[in-house]
Amino acid sequence: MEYNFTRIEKKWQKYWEENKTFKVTEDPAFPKEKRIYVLDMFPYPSGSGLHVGHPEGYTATDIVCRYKRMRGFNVLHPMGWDAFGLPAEQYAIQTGTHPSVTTNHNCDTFRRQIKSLGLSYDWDREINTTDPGYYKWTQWIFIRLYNTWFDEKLQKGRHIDELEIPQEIKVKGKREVREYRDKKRLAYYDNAQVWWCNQCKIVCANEEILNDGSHEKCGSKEVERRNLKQWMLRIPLYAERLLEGLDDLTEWPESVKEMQRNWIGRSTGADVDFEIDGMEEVLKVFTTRPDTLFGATYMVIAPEHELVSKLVTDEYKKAVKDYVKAASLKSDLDRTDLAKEKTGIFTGRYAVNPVNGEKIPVWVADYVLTGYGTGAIMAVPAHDTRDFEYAKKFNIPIRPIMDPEGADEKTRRQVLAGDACWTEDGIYINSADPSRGLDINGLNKEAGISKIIGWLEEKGIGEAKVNYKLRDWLVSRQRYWGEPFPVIHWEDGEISVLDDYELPLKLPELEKYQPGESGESPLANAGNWLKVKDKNGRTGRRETNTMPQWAGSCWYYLRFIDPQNDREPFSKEKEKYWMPVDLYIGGAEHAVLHLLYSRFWHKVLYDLGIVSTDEPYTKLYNQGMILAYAYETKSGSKIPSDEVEERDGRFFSRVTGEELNQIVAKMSKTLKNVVNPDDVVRNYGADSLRLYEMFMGPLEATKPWTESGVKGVFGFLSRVHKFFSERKNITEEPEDKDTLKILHQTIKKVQGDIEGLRFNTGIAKMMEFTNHCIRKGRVSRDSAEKFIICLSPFAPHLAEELWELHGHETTLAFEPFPQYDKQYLVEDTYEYPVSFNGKLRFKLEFPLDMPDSEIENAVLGHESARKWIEGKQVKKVIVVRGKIVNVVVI
RNA sequence: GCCGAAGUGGCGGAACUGGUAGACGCGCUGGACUCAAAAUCCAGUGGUGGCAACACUGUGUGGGUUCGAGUCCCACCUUCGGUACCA
Repeated sequence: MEYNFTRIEKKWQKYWEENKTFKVTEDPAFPKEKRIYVLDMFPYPSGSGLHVGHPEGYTATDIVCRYKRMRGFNVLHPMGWDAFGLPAEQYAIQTGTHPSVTTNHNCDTFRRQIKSLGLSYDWDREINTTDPGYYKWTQWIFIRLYNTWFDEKLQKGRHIDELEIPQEIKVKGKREVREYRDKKRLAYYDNAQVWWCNQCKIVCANEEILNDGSHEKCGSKEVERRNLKQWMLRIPLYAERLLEGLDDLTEWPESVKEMQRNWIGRSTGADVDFEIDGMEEVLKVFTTRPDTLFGATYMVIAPEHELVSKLVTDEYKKAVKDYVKAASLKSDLDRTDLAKEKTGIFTGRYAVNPVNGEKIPVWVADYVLTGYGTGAIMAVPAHDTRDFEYAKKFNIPIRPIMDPEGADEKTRRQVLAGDACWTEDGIYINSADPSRGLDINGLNKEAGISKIIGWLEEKGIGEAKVNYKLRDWLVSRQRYWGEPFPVIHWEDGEISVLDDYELPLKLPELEKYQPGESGESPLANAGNWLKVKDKNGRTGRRETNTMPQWAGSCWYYLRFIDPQNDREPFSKEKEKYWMPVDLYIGGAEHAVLHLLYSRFWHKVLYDLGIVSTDEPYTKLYNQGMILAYAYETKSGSKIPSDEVEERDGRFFSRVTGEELNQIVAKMSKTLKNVVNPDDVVRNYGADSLRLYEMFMGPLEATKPWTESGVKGVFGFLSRVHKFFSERKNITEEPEDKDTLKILHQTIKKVQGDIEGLRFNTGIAKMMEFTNHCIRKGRVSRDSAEKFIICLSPFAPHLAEELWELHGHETTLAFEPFPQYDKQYLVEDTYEYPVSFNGKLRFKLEFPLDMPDSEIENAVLGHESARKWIEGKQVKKVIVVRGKIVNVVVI
């Protein structure tokens, strides 16, 4: 019988859909440990349709889900669309088509394509972030963020009504109370230095600006800094919780956790106040090395620091002003490009070193950043590489205050002479001022730091401080196609959020989607939508910014739990039933941002009692990227694949005849190496596509697509179909011992590999089993059916078809997964590899229960051994039961 | 520079806590079927030497630990991903 995969796949997809095979309910009959929530990172439905990279993760989770169902689990496995985003809006600007039209069209394409892969989603739970029924709750969560403050003592978010207002604020009046609260809210509206992309006419988050100074989304380098009123979230308040939480995420990849730790960037040190000589001002710095205060020989403040203009003396005014101006025009790219050569300028002013009263010059330099710490540093060139470089360049004194420990003599001499920088531990020298009661000479770093901090705190000029790299999160965008903020700006300057009953605040229909030149969102053109009036006649204007794409994806896993609920984002009972997500699979590119933002929102919701778990995702796994072969000339220029010709395993340009190198690259339109899943499904079937993606290599690895690889697994499935569908191959007689052995090995392997997400080796084992059966030409009905069940999570259509051919009338989706039986796996004998001095020479078969000493005698007495022992002395014989025999001869 | 991941046949990749390196698949070679091709099936396939049995060699490089190292330790090289003066 022909393997008509198209007919088979259509038939079973229809069956699953009509019977709602994979619809799931919160059935109380399943105890908590028999429920599993398996989630894919939902896609952005782009206009170009599904990419072969998408089905990789989707197939992996699908296999786990199908397997778990057969293990008696209640499985939540949903899919949806992260559908807000720029492309639909840009298309609207060009053509006037409403973004929702484009979006729906793209979703339809994605849905059709995903359905053609036979993934066992519960489609009744499909969600779409652009659906007002969905974004109503995104707005609802924003209101919660706005109404939450972070209690540092309890390390917990609490409702703003629970914020105690200090008496001295209360007496000042309503306005001051409001301001006090606004300063505490997790969401706030304020001026922010933001990146502005001139091409997109949009504010971008810091992280959307790439290293080369271009905007991630559009590639344009026309980005600049602007000061604009924006919505921000105080995520740094949760830094400690987000950091500590990582330790409990034992089923997350260490690499992802490490990246998040670095991103959060916790560092401990102290804030220290420096008085400015001849002024009332105090310059506060953050340092991780307060112990090196005696080595501070100058200070640096960032060009954007508010004290710059106050500090600078008349003599230096012009030069400093010019420098600050120049720095402001530099993009971060320029600043880092010039990293090798630091720039800066003296302000004419001196600060007083609190540990010894010494006057040290204050400089302005752009290697100090405004956004980190206090935007000012004390510079200790002898013990900080950046300061060292700078001091060298500007001839600032370098004063060593630490005798290097563990350094070689040469380095030590250089350090002590101020010719080298030492950042490691050592013993303090020159670090005492008896008149101030401070002496750390002779101590090492750890002791020095704590002693100095103690001294600073006692004197009231400094305190221990923890700093994070993590910054406030900018959450507004000047776009139409995003969630509108449920916010009103009143004429008197008050800001208020909508009441829950007013949600969703729907996007208004617009005539044009062009952003305003001034940087205003297209919503500024929304006419009546903008205008509001309260019951006292006060007028207000709606917020015209919208939320970024992160917003919808920050909490979608919660909506899947109860997607049609219109009274609440999800029911508490259902949330308790399913959460947390047991397995979350997606691309590594979301290692930091999406996962960090999402964890942040989740923790806030947890603090407010809205969700029952502290963390959203128990196990995280990153799938690797699927790449494709591409070709380049010897000089490195890329050649589109359709201009390449293969001859004898070498590659040539059809145009120039030049020999080309085969490389592995991302699929791209310009390289013409994009593989379309639709084509693969049409030519080989969804089961082949699924199986190939899993067989290519480890799930987390980056690997190149090859057509011949698909053909390989297609051949396997064809052989499976042919062999197991032919009645003459299936016997009713008892199974042979050797077949039972490989069958049970296969069951064991497949089971273990699904649980460990190592699909490639499980598939290899199933191939071995099939090859074995074909070679034998017969297999028992029982073995065949067990094998079909093993195969079914991977190639569900074919498995269902074979299951039916074997006389079953219902889906195999809930058939119990076979148990492997140890008795078929244990061996009586083992073929021992016998090696001499570690080199394998021959093999001998012995019973597994044969004692070591007998094996030893048998080996040494064997005629094959004679050759290797002759003329030598047997020093030792190592027998590892069931593994190896090694004879040591000299 | 720093952080992370990884280097195994012609290619994708196997190898459990140190115990037969190269499972499985692709490709290639030979054979069967065919007028022929495709498809399919059978056999072989790390390299070198040999008619062969077999021997030598072989997991990025150089050392080390061990009876035994792809696996552990030290140093280095290369590739990929992330990040950018974080005080």
